[in-house]
Amino acid sequence: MPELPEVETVVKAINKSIKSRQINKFKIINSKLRWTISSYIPSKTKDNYIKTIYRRGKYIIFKLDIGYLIIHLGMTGIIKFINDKDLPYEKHDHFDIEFKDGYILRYNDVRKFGSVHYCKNIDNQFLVKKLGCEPLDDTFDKFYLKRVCQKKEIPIKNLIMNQTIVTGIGNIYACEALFISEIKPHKKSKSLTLDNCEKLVNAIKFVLKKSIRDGGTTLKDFKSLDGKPGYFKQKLLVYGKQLCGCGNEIKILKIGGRSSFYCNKCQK
DNA sequence: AACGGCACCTGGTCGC
DNA sequence: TGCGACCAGGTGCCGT
Repeated sequence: MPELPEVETVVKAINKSIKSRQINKFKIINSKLRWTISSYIPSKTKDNYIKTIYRRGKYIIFKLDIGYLIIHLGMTGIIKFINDKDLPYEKHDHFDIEFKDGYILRYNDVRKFGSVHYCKNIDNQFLVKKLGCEPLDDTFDKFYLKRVCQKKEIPIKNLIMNQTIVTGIGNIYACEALFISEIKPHKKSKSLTLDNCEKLVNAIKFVLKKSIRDGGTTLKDFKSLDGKPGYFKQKLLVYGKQLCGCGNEIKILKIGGRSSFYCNKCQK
């Protein structure tokens, strides 16, 4: 589900909502997620203060007094903000982070593709350490993209969705950015010119920033903490569309098993 | 080393 | 109304 803008929206909302920053307890409700929730998380996190909450790629990271708590929302992960301790659990609730003042962050995940991990050192964390550069950082520029495209036979869409190269871009924003930069999703990475790379980098930054401003994209499951959907969906140009702005029919192509929407006329 | 495809899950929708 | 097929925003891992 959530790509960078949705995760960014959730992180902002958590930062705004949480008043008490001391964890009372971490409660496991259903440990079965992408990785089984470690039974030692409750004892490791108990009474810890949360120093900061930030995003890295599609991961939400809580920096604690000692160590880090790392959450991934998978496809259908939702964080609910609850102020009633006795609110009954719902189907697919997986864990609670309960604070000293009684407020609770409750994680719910229908498809169980999400995860939560605890680690001492974030630089060694097996998932986070593999991540490539942040697309909104200055290090992600046309020269970087050109360099990583070199000699790559894979479609450019696969490349920008590869989290070890650049992190946070998923299927929706890959389609949108390729449309804006007028590049076909299945174009071979190595055939991109420096000019193509510049357009694509700019398009990625543009579409991500724009979506963050609108609170992310809601297709089906995504909601921010307050239950509000994101409004970016209304601004999608190709994803899920049937007709391009130019009047041409939008084509759908399976690339790497994912539906790729593009305009045969506008994208070269 | 690089790449394609599968697996992990649940639920919604569509056609018969 | 029921049932099977197919679809969904992610990604680690396996075989080639």
